[in-house]
Amino acid sequence: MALRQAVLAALLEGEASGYQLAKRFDVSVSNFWSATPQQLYRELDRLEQDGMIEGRVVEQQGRPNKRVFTLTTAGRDHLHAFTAQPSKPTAIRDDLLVKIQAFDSTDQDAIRKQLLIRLEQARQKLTLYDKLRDDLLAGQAEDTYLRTADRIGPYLTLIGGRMFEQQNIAWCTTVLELLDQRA
Amino acid sequence: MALRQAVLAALLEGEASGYQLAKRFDVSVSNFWSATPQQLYRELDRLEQDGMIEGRVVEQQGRPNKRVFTLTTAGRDHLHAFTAQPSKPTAIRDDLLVKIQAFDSTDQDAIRKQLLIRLEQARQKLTLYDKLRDDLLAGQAEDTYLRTADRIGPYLTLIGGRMFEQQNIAWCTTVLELLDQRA
DNA sequence: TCACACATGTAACACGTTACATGATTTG
DNA sequence: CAAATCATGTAACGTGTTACATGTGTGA
Repeated sequence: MALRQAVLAALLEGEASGYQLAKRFDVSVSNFWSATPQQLYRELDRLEQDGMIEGRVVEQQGRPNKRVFTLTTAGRDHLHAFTAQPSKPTAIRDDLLVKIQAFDSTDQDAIRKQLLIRLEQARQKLTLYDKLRDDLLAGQAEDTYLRTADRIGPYLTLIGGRMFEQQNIAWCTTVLELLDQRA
Repeated sequence: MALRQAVLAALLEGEASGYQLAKRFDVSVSNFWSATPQQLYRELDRLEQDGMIEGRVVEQQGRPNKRVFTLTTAGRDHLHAFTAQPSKPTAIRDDLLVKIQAFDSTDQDAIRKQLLIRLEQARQKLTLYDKLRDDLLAGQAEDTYLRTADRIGPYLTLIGGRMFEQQNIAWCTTVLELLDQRA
């Protein structure tokens, strides 16, 4: 049950509607917690019922109204308490790795293609993260940023995402080379 | 729905009981697909009903009998078809990263401790994977192994696991350093 | 005019987690 | 003598996924 806390943590960035949260999850939170829009809408309803967030309706012209949510004190307290608890090990679930485990019983060309796709996706994510990092730093050196920034949490997870994608690129490249050696 | 295929892929290593599969998932499969014993027992029942695996009871003395499962042709066919499908992006779910996203609203010493624990766990996993790799290679050079081995899938995912843990170690170390700079 | 972005939601189902239950044997 | 290992299972609950539904505004 950390979807709850991931939502609270995402709201530390500022108030958001379900739709906006879904985007936020898509671009940055998904490095460490993946969730679909439907999960978010459901969780937002529960969090509101439990008094961890507060929603207010923002009326818009031409667009559907939106419900925008803000953390309450109870929400912040809950998040604080959560972060002091011991962490569970990372749960990874990766389709492609299952296929590669079964590599020798597969259509090996199909696997190679999927590796190339994964490699390209990782490169694109890395480019995105580099851009986000530049935006966060806003021209400052890293150590200046770390000493002066209001919040460094999002920077630290971003660095994690970058390293993860770099590792992904390295792994895809290595496997493609090893497959060439095999053939 | 790739638990199903992860189980089939794990059975490529040879027949296993639910209990043995759980161990197999624990030591190696968990790099790319995590599952609890209860999930495995349930999935094995379904796979048997669907004719993808076949179970036979092995009687033992002093221990409870066990049901050992083997892939059927239908199971192999299903796995083969699955591997040709496009893959979904990796789903990561990591408690600790949620906490680090919220870092600035946390008990920061507690986070530091959790980072140290995670670092130690990653080091231990890396040691384990290095050992497993040595066992697989059995003294051969990598390129010899790749050309002559029956199955290279498990080797490729093992390499993935090793790289993942190396990256984990690097990330934990980096974050701990950045936190020192902040303080 | 077709697709995409905005914005939310329901319903059904599949999957994952946790707690509990049982009971013999081996290892420290 | 206690704890861990072997071995399986039920039940309840919580989370995650998929499909569908609705309707306006904007840009190619």
